[in-house]
Amino acid sequence: MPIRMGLPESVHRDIRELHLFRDMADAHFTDLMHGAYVQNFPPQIELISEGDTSDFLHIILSGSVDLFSAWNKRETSMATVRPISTFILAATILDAPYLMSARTLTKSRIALIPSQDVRAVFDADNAFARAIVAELAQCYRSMVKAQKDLKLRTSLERLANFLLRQRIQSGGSATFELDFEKRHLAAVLGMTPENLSRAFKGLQPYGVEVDGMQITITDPGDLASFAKPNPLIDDHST
Amino acid sequence: MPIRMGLPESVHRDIRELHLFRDMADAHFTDLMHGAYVQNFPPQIELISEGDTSDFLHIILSGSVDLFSAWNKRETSMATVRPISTFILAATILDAPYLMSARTLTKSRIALIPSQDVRAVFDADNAFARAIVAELAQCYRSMVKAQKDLKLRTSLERLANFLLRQRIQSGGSATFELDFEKRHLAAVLGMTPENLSRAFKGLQPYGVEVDGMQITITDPGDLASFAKPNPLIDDHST
DNA sequence: GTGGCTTATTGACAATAATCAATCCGCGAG
DNA sequence: CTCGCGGATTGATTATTGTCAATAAGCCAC
Repeated sequence: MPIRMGLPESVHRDIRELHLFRDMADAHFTDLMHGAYVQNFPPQIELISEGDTSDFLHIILSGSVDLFSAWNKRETSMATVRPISTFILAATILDAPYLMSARTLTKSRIALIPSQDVRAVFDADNAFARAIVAELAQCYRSMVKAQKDLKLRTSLERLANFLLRQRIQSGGSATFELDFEKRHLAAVLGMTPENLSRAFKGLQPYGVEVDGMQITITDPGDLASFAKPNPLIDDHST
Repeated sequence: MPIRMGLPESVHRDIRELHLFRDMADAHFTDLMHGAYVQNFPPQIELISEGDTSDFLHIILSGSVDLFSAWNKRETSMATVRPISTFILAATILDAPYLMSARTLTKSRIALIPSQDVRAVFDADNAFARAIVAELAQCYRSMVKAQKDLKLRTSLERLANFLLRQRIQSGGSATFELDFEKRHLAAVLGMTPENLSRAFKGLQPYGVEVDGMQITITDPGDLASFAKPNPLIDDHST
C-alpha cells in the first residue's frame, strides 16, 4: 500500500520540467502535486493490470517499466517506459480501463497522481489540455511506427533496425550494451527468445557481434543496407 | 487540383455534429469552414503520401478511405476510415510528416480543412483543444488494440475475431456482407490474400461459410469459443 | 567456492505463413 | 454474348517462426 507523503522539492521540479506540466498555471500544478505520492518499487512488481480502471497517472522518475499485455496464455511487451515520462495518460483522461499492464523491470521510483485530479485540472487549465494533446499525438505516432515495424518487417529486419537505433541512442560507438534482458527484447520485437538467438546469428554476416549483453556493430553501413532503416518507422523523435 | 468553394450548409451541419467540432465557439467553427473545401474522389485515388507534411485535415463525408503504409516494396493496410470522421489528426496538430498514406477505397466525398487553420483554432479555442484530446486518446487506444491483435494472435484467430466484430456491426444476423475486397481484408489482418483464403477454410469447422462477399456464421458461440474475443482488444467503442 | 536458480543457447521438429504458378470466377466493355 | 481483365482460389514449395527438450552459462545466496 502506498503511503501518502509530501513530494520532495526535487521531484516537484523534475515533474514541472516535463513538457506535459511546463506551461500550466502554478496553482493547478500545486493542486496536482498536493494529492500525489512517490513510491519506490522493487523489480518485477506489477503496477497496473489491464482491464482495471485508471486510479493514478504514473510518472516514472527512475528505473524502467514494461508495458505489456496478455491474451489466451500468451504475453507480449508493448513498450518500455524510461525516466522521466508519464504512462497510461490516455486511459486516465478518458477514465477508461487500462489496455496494457505495467510492471517494473528494474528498481523504480514512481510518482502517482490521482486520475480524478488530472481530469479536474485538465478541465480547468487550458495550457495543460494543450500539452496533453501534444503528448497523446506523440504516443499515437509511436504506436503507428511500432505497428508498421511489425507488419512490414520480418523479425530479422526488426532486430537489425533495433540495433541500429540502439547504437545511435548509445552515442554511436561500435560497441554498446543492451539495456534489458534478451527475453524482454524478444517480447518487444514480437518473437520468442529462441528466435532472437537465431536472429543474432543471422546478422553475423552483416557485422553484428554478440557477447552477452554487449553488442558490436563492425560496419553500420553494411548492417543498414540490410536493415533499410526509415525515419517514418525508426525515428522515435518525430 | 481541388477547387475552392463554399461548403454546402448540409455538410456544415454534419461536420458540426462531430464530437470534435461540437463544443467549439461558433466564430471559430466559421473560421475553419471558411477555408475548407469539399471534393469528390473516384476509387483508388491516393489522397496523401506518407512523408509529406500535413496540408489539410481530412474529413470523410461518404465512401471509405484506406490508411496504408509501404516499406521496402511491401505494403500493408493500417486502418480503414468510414464516414463521418477525420483522419490524420495527429500529423496536422504536430505539423509533422504523415506516417501513413491514404487512398480512397470507393468513390468518396471528402472535406479538407487547411492544417494551419486547424492549428490556429486549436490555439484559440479551448473546447476544441479538449475535443482533440478525446479524439487522439481514442485513436491511440485503437492503435494499441490493433497491436495487441497482431502480436498476440495468429492470423486464423485474427480473422475469427474480425468476423465476430463484423457480425455485430452488421446487426447480428447470421449472414452479412464484407464491405471491402478480400485482398484488402488480408492487408488489414496482416496476411497475404492466399493465406486469407486458407484461413476461411480453416474456420469452416467452426461454422463459417463463405460465398463471395457473403459470410454466414452458423454458430457464433462455437466460433467465439475458438476466437476468444476480448473487449480490451475487440471492443472498438471503449 | 558451491548449490540452486534463472536466462541464454542449441538442435530437432512442427506449425504457420509467404511465394510462385496455375487456374477459376465474376463482371463490365464492346 | 463473348472477350478480357482483375480478383479469388488452389496446389506445391519454400521460408519463417514457434515449440519442446536438453544443455550451457551467468548470478546470487549461503
